[in-house]
Amino acid sequence: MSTSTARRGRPAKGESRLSREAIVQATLRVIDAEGVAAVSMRAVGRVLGVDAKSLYNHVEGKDGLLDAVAEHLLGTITLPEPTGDLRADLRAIAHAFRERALAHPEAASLVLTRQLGSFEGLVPIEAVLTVLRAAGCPAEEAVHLLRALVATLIGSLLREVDAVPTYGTTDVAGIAQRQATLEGSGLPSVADAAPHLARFDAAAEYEYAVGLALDAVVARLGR
Amino acid sequence: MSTSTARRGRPAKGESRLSREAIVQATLRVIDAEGVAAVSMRAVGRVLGVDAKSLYNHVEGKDGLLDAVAEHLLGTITLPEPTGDLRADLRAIAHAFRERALAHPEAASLVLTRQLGSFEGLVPIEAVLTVLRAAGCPAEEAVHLLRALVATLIGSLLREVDAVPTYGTTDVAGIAQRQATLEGSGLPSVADAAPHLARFDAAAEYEYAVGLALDAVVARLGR
DNA sequence: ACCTGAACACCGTTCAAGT
DNA sequence: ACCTGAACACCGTTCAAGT
Repeated sequence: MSTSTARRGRPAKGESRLSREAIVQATLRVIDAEGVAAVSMRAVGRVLGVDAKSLYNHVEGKDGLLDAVAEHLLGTITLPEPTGDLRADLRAIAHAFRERALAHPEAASLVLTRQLGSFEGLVPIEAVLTVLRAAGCPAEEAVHLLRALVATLIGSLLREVDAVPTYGTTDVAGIAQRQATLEGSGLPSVADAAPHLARFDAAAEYEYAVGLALDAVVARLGR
Repeated sequence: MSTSTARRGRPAKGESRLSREAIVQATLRVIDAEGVAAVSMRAVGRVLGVDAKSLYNHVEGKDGLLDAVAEHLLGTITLPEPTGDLRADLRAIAHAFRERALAHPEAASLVLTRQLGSFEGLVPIEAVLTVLRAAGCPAEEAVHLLRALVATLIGSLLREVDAVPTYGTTDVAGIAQRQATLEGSGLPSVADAAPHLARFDAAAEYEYAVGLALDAVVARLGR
């Protein structure tokens, strides 16, 4: 009883169970269960049965860990085959992106927010550029259109991600209460539009924003 | 020397120097000097010469504090008078929003990212809706257009805010290096557009995205 | 009404020492 | 090559006790 079972150095038998991939998976488990805010080196280590400091052998600190999670998620996006129809192809990419971002809702802000310098971040960009170039768009304009499009997608999804938890689409009582607040705001146009502002159907709103942006792209490419 | 000068309870003379407003200002000073990541209750207390725990009398924890900062910034936006020209009026609002978001660059992510339930968050919304309604847009569609527009602005500014620190517009060596990386990515469209992807002029990109979105709005409102 | 001492249960990270 | 003990310098927050 007096001899401690605590060990020092690496485990005597078996290969080490730690790897970058395993660490990313463990982090995703923490995120899914308790949210990004609950991620800590200690919490991830706990999931793996390992000391927090061991993670530093595979990952560049907590920040590098969160980048790795975002890269993993974005890197596993399933992109559609282009059909040659500009509008349909861009829409399909937009939907694939939303699917990936929302696959782990608590991790979405990571995917949407982290500036990824890595290869994974370039994959969706390649897809959009390829479609635009195939439609005859010059490279320079394609880059501007790409950036405008991505901004709209990210802005939409970011709102969705932290609007939906509070804002249940079909929460009748919540809608009525928000509507009343908006009507009492003293802002005439807000009060006027209160019934519509009080509702939020995330999927429909995404569809609308994408459709609007694609209208503009199609128009600018001279149809 | 053996008697401590530490006090307990509130200061014996003068009114308390603590207030919600003073706390927000102090937080903004921390943010401007060292970034949002450096905000802590203790750091803000230090600026005010007060114990961190005193802040809890005026603010709902750290989260409430950051909300208060975002509200303060957005609440002091200067909105342009509408002229009756739909396109020009929406553009002017978009620029006022960018100015506010970038006034404290290190705090921008707060303004762009925090879901504000308060009155301050409604003020720019009122402005956009008023312009759209004046142009004859029905309330329901105005809300959809508003949301699509705001998504584009937020997505654009969010990228700008964390792209610009690394990405100096005129950093010739940096541009060349990024271009080389993109060309070596193995992604043909990315490689092809590398000279344009390697550059980023934030103001011009914002202008482009806003222009594209406004084209779509004008088209949808039937000119 | 407002501020603080004491206290609790956490953090990220470094580095030398182990195997 | 990889893991950990010891250690450092931090966190947010509660609550009772002071004035």
